[in-house]
Amino acid sequence: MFKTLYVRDAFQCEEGLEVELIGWIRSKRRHGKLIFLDLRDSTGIIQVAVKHGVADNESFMKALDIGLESSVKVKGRLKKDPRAPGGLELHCNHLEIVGPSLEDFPIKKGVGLKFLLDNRHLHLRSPRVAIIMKIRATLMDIARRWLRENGFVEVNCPTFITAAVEGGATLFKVDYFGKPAYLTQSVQFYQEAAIYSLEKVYSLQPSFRAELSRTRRHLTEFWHLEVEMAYADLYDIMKVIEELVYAIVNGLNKESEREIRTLGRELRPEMAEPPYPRIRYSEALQILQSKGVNINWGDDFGADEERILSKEFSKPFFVTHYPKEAKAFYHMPDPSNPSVCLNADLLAPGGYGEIVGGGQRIHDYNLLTERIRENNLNPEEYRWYLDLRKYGSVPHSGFGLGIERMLWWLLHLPHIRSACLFPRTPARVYP
RNA sequence: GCCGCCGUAGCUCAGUCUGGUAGAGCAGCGGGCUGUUAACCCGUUGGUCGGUGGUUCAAAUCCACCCGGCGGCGCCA
Repeated sequence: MFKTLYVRDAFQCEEGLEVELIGWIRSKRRHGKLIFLDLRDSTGIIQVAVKHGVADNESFMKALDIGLESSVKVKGRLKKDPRAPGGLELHCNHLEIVGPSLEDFPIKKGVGLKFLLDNRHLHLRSPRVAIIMKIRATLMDIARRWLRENGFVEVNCPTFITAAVEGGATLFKVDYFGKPAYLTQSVQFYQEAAIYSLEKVYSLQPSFRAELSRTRRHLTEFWHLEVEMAYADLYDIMKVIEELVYAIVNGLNKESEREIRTLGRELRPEMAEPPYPRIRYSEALQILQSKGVNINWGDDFGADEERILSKEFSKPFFVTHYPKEAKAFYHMPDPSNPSVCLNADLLAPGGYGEIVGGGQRIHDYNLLTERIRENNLNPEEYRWYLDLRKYGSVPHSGFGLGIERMLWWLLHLPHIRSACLFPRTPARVYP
């Protein structure tokens, strides 16, 4: 049963070679005494021609009746034929059913979006989903490699937490042996603890947001790449962000070129080559006002504003120095202008919006306490977080990058859902 | 949470404005076909029109409420 030959390998074989392939029947076309089967496996699709007289009679009868998505083992000779997709087909002389389809496969031509999502467990057999998942795996692998090569240590942080990372964001509440607990929406605070041991850390794990955000760029559960770095200021961390993003784009272009091309996309690494344009919030405001947008100092940028701004750039770009009221309490105020903070959001060009959010954190105990109070939060609930500033506190910075957002942008996916095997949105927690 | 759209056969939809006993394509099932490309040809089964209530001689159609979904906003990655 051990599988040694994959569909992709078959296309490299010499014509006339007798081979055995195992896979699933993606489609079937019957022409009386000739049956075409499209055999799919994890590497590709090959057409199998089952001809009466070439295949043994029992195999032919099985092929006649076989249901779509049945698993089969087929033996036969490889034959070049310009009429076959890919120019090669298998002339079957024997067919065995490994696992039949007990009912009609529900996913047929013409099914709609809702039906596909309700049947995601079956839909993910489609080659397009498989390709996106391969690219996703490669993206994560490239990011891990780059971080490791640059001295970052991967840490794994808890999913159950007791308090919010940011005051306003919505947390999923869970019952923790009768006590309230929440699902993490960011591991930032835990990483801030870890830098006092490991200095440069990162994690790659899910974050949860209980926001009723019905847009094509939101999930309730998403994979979050977060980085935290001791002795790093805003400019140090922006350098890390742009080099990491470039490493991902450049790496995917090399390692996933075939998959990306199959999706009809092309990555041009020079479009993500550092340095990225850096504009301050105040400059962004001027750009928007010059375009006739009615926006005043202190207002946060909405989706419309981000879209307008992103049209001004062909590369990802940073927006920095937001008014402190627009950002969470832990952001470091700019010493030369304390009304703004040392934060950096990375926005993708083309209206794809925020991919990375981060900046420098407050490392002074008294200042952090003050900012917590100013945000009407209770310092007692942030006791361990404040504790970090009591013992050898150092300047530090970090950021979070959304894996699915990155894929959405780079692959121009219609919806961020397409970047997940089983997407979780406000309306969907099944299958 | 706010705004808009949608819900009719297994699937994709028409029919709703202008009320009058439910339609198409695909899938399925039966038959045919040795070069298809999610094949094609002939025949055929299949419906609690999202739910509840109301108006009416009569409701898929008009009204109210509810449920579910999609998209956008806010929020964010």
